[in-house]
Amino acid sequence: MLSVLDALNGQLLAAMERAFPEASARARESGSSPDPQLAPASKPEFGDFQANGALPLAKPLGQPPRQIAAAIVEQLAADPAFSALCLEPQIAGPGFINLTLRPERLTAEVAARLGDPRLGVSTASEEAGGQAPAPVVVDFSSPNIAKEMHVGHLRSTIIGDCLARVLEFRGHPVLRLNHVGDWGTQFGMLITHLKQVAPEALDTADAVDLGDLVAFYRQAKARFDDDETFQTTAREEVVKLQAGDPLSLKAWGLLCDQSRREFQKIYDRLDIRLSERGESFYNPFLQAVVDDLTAAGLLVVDAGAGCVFLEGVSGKDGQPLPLIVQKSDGGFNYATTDLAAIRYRFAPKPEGDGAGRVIYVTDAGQASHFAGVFQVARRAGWIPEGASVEHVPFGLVQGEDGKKLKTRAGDTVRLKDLLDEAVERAEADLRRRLAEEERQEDDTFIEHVATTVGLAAVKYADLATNRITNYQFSFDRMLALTGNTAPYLLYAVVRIAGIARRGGDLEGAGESVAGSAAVAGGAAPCGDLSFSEPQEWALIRELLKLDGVIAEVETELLPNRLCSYLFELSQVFNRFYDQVPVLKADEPARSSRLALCRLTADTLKLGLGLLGIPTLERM
RNA sequence: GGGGCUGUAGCUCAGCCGGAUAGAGCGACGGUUUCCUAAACCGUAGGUCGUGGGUUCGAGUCCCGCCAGCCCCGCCA
Repeated sequence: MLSVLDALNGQLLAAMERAFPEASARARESGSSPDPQLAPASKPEFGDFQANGALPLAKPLGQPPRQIAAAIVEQLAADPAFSALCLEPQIAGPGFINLTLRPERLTAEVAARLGDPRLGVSTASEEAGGQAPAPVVVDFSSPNIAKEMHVGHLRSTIIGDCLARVLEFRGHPVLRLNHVGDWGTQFGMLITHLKQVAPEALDTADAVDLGDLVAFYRQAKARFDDDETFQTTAREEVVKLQAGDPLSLKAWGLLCDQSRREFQKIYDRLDIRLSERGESFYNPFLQAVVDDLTAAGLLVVDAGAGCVFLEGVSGKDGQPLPLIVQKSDGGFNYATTDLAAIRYRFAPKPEGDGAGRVIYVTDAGQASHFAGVFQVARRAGWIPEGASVEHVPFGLVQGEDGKKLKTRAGDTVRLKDLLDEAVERAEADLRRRLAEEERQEDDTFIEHVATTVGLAAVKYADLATNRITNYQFSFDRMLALTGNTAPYLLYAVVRIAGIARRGGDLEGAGESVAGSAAVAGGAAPCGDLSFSEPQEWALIRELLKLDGVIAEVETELLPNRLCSYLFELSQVFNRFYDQVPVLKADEPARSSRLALCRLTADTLKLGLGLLGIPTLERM
């Protein structure tokens, strides 16, 4: 209902201008404009919207706020466009103006959505007047080569995918980049170690399996930490690799291939599409980063290392903190790579990605690192005017004890194991339920439902809390059939599918009216759609919020807003389902209610789809 | 020492640009099934929004101090 909101805002603004022309003129002179403070109503009994703009005017105008509200309302009432949208405004409390949309207006909005595959959500190019929007880079997941994906990659992968889906749906060209760790010191360590203990892994594909590789990596890391000779050799190995030594490159390629195939299994399972573009991709551009920074006069050599000193960030002794872009041994580090990536992503095509927005979905612990990198990139002039670069931080995954999630043995939890357990628990729960209800289902059905529910639960639980806070992981809570969980939402969709199976023609419902409503411009009564029950209106009002919610997620990058919306929609639908008969109702209520069912199912499917969650017909 | 994030009901969490009596879910307690899947619905109880100041018509929300927890702070990513 963003278009309605927009129209109302304009009408309110005009009404305020007419009611208080002098004050408005004064406000305009001082650079500001009067603000109607239009917002969705905080409670259903206040109507659809509330305008709080009268209150702040009380002091400058020297009038009681209710009197100001009354003057605005009087002007509103004189506006025929407003009267076509809303019932008579109500003044409440200290001076709030409560607005309620005309029921026929809501019905028309419903009819319009029934005929619209996008359910009323516009695209970015429509809003930009047909101009193609610049690409958005979403940098997420980013596991390390030669390691397995673990719980630390869970949130970035799920949140990043969801944000990418929302941006894509809104019509942005999205580059989903997997910035895998495939280039740093770690490779020097691993290759050096493998040369000594398992040289076959360096020239034969799959000579050792990934689990062993992970063990080798751990050993290499341990040696690196307390053996100076090994450390030196490993550093030399990195230099060789980065210089393009054929043997090192071959070994590196084999290791990457092997890891890549393992990552892909997880991504396939979670239905996540990613373009791999690891750190190594930026290797050819690292020197240019340092050169650019030198040319810009930003680079300072301090204790042998190439640094850019950060503005507004001081460490101990109040000295500015450096961002090191070239190590004293001449090598580059992750800050260099991150800078090269920013430089490349914002650079115009074909030398770069030509991005207008770059977002990094990484844990909150990297906030200061990114703040530093962004600052340097900005000072170096790599971020064009009007473009934005954003860190999208998220908190730790904690166990139910409130500490960082670990296995019982104290190890990092592998992502594969975590997903397996979710599906196993979902399956056990489903089998128990089927036995209790004496239902017979074949194994294909059970496996499909368990997989869908289990993975949906993991995704939804992660997305449903505000990402900035730490997130307490609990199989029991996420798989619960009640409350704000994936199973609850999936069940709402299943209920609607049930109505269709029992003879409700969802596809046809509302189709005939959709066309006529569009022709009538939505102002006239809409064909056969007819609503009377409060549960119907509540559902309609909820359904019409979709476009606003998606717009909000697009700017705020907070998937939990979408989750809350879908949960509330499910609740309102369940109330409707419980209290209002559909199939047994007489016409025209029956068709109208079927149309609401269809729109609810479409909305839930679309919303869950944007979360990366597929729906079920039966469960 | 410096910086960041967090602190809201017994538990897990929402709370949008500062707006009306601070909201959900779980758990607890009580109710609903000849009717579209009860994986549901209805109701009751439960709060010093960490704490002390400030800003103003109005503060969980903005500013300052303090307390607690977590994280980051020169050549790992």
